[in-house]
Amino acid sequence: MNQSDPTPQKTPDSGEGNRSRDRAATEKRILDAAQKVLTETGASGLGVNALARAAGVDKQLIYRYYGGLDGVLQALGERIALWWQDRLLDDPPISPPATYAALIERLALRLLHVLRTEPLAAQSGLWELADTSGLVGPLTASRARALGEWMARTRGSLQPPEGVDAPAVNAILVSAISYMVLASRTSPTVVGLPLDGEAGWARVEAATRRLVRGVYGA
Amino acid sequence: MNQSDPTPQKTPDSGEGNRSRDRAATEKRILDAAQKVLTETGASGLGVNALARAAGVDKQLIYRYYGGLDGVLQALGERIALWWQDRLLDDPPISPPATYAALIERLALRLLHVLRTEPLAAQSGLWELADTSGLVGPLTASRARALGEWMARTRGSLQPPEGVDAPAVNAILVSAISYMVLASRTSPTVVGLPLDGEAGWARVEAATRRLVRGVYGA
DNA sequence: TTACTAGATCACCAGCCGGTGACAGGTCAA
DNA sequence: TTGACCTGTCACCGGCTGGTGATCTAGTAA
Repeated sequence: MNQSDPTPQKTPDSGEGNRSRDRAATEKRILDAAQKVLTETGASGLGVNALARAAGVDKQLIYRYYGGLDGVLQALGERIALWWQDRLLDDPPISPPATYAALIERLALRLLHVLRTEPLAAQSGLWELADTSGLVGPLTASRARALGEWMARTRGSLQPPEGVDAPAVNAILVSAISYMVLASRTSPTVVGLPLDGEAGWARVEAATRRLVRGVYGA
Repeated sequence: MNQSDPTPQKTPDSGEGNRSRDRAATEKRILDAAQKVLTETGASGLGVNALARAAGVDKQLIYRYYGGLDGVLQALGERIALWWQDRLLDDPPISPPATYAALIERLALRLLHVLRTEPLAAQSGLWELADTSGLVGPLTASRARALGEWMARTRGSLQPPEGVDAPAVNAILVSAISYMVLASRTSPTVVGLPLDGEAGWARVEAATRRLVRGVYGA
């Protein structure tokens, strides 16, 4: 142990009184930085050192406050779960749709809008797909739950037509929308459809409407 | 500085005549290992060292034969592209469908089957989504092209009904199938639909058929 | 003033990473 | 035999990673 340390010049408090000495604020900085790194750099590239650097915080604090990277991810998962509830439930609760078809149409278009405008939403979706290590299981569940609650509160007493497997059909629609938004982030065309401009998305919306009305009736 | 190396005992060729001294075979081992690592460990965790270890090959050979990791990925991309063409084009070329709806139905179900049974296909799809760094652009393009060629060869002179945006509708269907297969690999239920058994997939197939017939006519 | 606590920082470690240069041994043509 | 060439192997480098123990310091209560 010969650390010796030849340069004890301690820069004796040279200005920079940044250390805020506020645990709650520090925890928030860490969480915010994790979110930012995830949405900007992707799942890889999120390590303890990188996170500490991005947050402008000593990495020791990550261990102290969250017990490590896993704890940070878990806390971030809870935050995202809450966020999803807000986004879907705080929808304008007006004008219940007249038909089941209209209900699903609205759900689909709303989901498309949220995914397209909120990078975090799309990113967390991708995160779920890539998973490995099941850290994000609760996150998936919470989004499904939020969608379900939105349905329950908006549908009133509407019922799907007889003989149609509504859960399966709806799952297909939601899946398609999720995939297209994700894919459009890395590729200008998705399955041959140009999705780098508003025109492409308008076509998606129209086609979605058509599909919905095709199965659930006009 | 002080490498000294106290144990120069060179194990003078102690059996182990494994070095195959066959460049083509070594290149194949590297490519196979890259594919395996990608499908099993995911995009992260694929580094030069890990790859060399998995392939049982000195990493120097990766640099020599492929110029680095990028070269390996590029070569792998070409391999996967060829693979896609085989899988889709070598479909039983029999019995042209009678209607456009039947054509799309077949395309969708075939895609679902290929994705479900070939882990590499699903994995490469996910890889495209996660991208970052555009290494896999050509890969995406090649799949889209393979799908297009399959369509062209199978459709004959079938045309979609007037007034339906067929490219958009088809893109939605393909996207949905891709997403569900991907998501089912990490979660037992997708958007509330249980996809951990054959029953769930049967529902997806039935719902797909219904959607197709709903837009393109019975 | 003093003693104490909790927040923040520092110093350091073992280990892995991507990447390079040098070398050993086989193969084949001249 | 000689020498060029090719395949495979090894040692090494700087830099970064995850993780830990010790220390510093602002604020507070006695």
